[in-house]
Amino acid sequence: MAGLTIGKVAEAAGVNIDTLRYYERRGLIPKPARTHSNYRVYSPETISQVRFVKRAQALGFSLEQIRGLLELRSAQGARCDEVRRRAEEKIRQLEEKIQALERMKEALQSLVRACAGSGPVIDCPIIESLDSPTSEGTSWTKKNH
Amino acid sequence: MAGLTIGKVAEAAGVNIDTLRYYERRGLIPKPARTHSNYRVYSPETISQVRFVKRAQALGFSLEQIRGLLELRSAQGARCDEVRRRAEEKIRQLEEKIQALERMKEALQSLVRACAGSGPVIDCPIIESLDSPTSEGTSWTKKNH
DNA sequence: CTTGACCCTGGAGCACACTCCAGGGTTTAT
DNA sequence: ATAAACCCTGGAGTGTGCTCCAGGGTCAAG
Repeated sequence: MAGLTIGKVAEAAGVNIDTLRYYERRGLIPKPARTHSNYRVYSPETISQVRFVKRAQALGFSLEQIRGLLELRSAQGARCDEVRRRAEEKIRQLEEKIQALERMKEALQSLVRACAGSGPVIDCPIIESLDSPTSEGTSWTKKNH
Repeated sequence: MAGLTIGKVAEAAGVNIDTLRYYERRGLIPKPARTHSNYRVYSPETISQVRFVKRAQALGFSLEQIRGLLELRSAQGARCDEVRRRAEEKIRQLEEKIQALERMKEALQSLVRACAGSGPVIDCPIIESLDSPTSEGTSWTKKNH
C-alpha cells in the first residue's frame, strides 16, 4: 500500500532498516501502526525523530541519554533549563575524555622525542619505559583494573 | 608448592586472575609451565610483561597493538624506528579522536550559549536544533551510518 | 502465475577487554 | 581429617549500537 513503510523511513532518514526496529525496541521511536498483514506504517514525523537521534549521537549522547532528551522534548511542563543542564554535563564529560586523551598523547610524545629511531629495539626508550616506568617526567598513572 | 602461581602473579601485577588467563589466550603472555596437577607456574618475567601491557594500554594501545609491540620487543633484528613509527601513528589517532570530541564540545557549547535556560522546552534552541539542523553556525556533519 | 522486492519475528554475532560462574580437583593449615 | 584457600576448564555475561540471518509471509509488475 501507499503507507510509509519501514524501508522508506530507513531510506529517508539514512539508516538501516534494522536500526529502526532496534530503536523501536529501545523506546526511541514510538511503536508504529500496523497494516492488516502486520507491516509497520509510520507517521512522517518518525523520520524527524530518527534524525533527532542521529544528531544527538553526533554530539556525543548515548541512546539512553537521547531517550531522556526525547522525553523532555515531548513532556509538557518540561523546562529548557533541564535540557541545558544535560548539555552542560555532556560538555564536562567530553572535556574529561579530551583531557585523558591529551595526557596519553603527551606521554607518547615525550617518549617519541626521547627515541632516536635508529638503534635496535633493546635500547629503544619507548620499549624501555614500558618495561620499567622508572623513567623521568611522565606521570605513570597506576591503574590497577 | 613454592612456584609462582597465577594468584601471586595476579596480585603482583595488580590484575585479576582471569585477566592473566585471558592474556594467555590472546597471546600476550607466553604459556607458562604446569605442575603435575596442571597448575600454571610462571617465570617472574611474566609480571613485568603484564605491567608492560597495562602501561601500553594506558597510552591508548589496544591489546592487538600491544601484541605487536611485544613481538617487536622480543624479535632480534627489530629496529627502534618501527616502534617509533607505531607510537607516532598512535599519536595521530589520538589527535583525531581529540579533534572529533572538540568538535562535539564546540557544537554543544554554541547551543548552550544560545539557550536562555528559562522557557518551555518547545522553544529551547537545543531541542530545536536537534529537530531541524537548519540553525546557524554549527556544522552538522551528516553522518549516515 | 511466477518472480522479485519488500516485510515479519526472534535470535545470533560483532568489537573490546575483561569478569564471573559452575562444577570440578589440589594444597595448606589447623 | 577437614575446612579454607587455591587452582583448573569451558562457556556465558557485561555494555554499546547496531547488523545480519533463517525461515517464513505479502505485494506489485509483467
